[in-house]
Amino acid sequence: MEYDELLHWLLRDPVAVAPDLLGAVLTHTTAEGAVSVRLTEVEAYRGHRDSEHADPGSHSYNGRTARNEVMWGPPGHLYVYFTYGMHYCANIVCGPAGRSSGCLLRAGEIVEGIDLAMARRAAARKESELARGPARLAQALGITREHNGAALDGEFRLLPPARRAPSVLNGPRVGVAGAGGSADYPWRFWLPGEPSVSAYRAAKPRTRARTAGNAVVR
DNA sequence: CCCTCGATTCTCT
DNA sequence: GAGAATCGAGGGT
Repeated sequence: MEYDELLHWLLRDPVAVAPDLLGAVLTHTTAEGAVSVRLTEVEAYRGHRDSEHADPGSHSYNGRTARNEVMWGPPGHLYVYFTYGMHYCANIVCGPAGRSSGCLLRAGEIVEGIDLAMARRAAARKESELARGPARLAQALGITREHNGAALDGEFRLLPPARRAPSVLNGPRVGVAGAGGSADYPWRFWLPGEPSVSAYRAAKPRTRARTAGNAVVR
């Protein structure tokens, strides 16, 4: 698929793009080799507060910031963010520029470069754990902050599925606090019967109090 | 399988 | 200053 054809395919609402991404293959090629993942679970994040359909779960809900800058650009690029002090997660920006929408890549099956993916994912004990969860998927593909904004026409390539998945399940997004994590936003999409699909986890509020037990307070 | 909890630093208010 | 679109270890069922 040509890049401009891919862009046209991505130039839609993330809630429409997300289920269509299931079965797509994302490849990252580096000097170490190529790793490809067949996507089995994604989440849609839609626009910002001023758009027609606000999404309180989106990183861009409160407007443009340094972190979410890439989301405001054209589709066909990776939006990579750093979270919990140690993990990276990747989105595919979709929709027209200025809309700030994207699809979080939550899980997939490694279909190429398993040895390299295993080497990057030392903690994984089974192949099904290589890309089960967004930070694991990013690690298996070797995605870090330097790839924020990368276009899908170079070291990264996205091959949409030949045909739309015949069966797609959906439900609330994982780990999203507040209204965005409610059943009103059932924008997590996954393929049934896939061992790589991550276990659902509701957002769990963490407060300073819960972690202050061994914090050095001065 | 399940659950709870600590790690670690960036981001935005 | 507080919380984060998470993971992995450890212990129980």
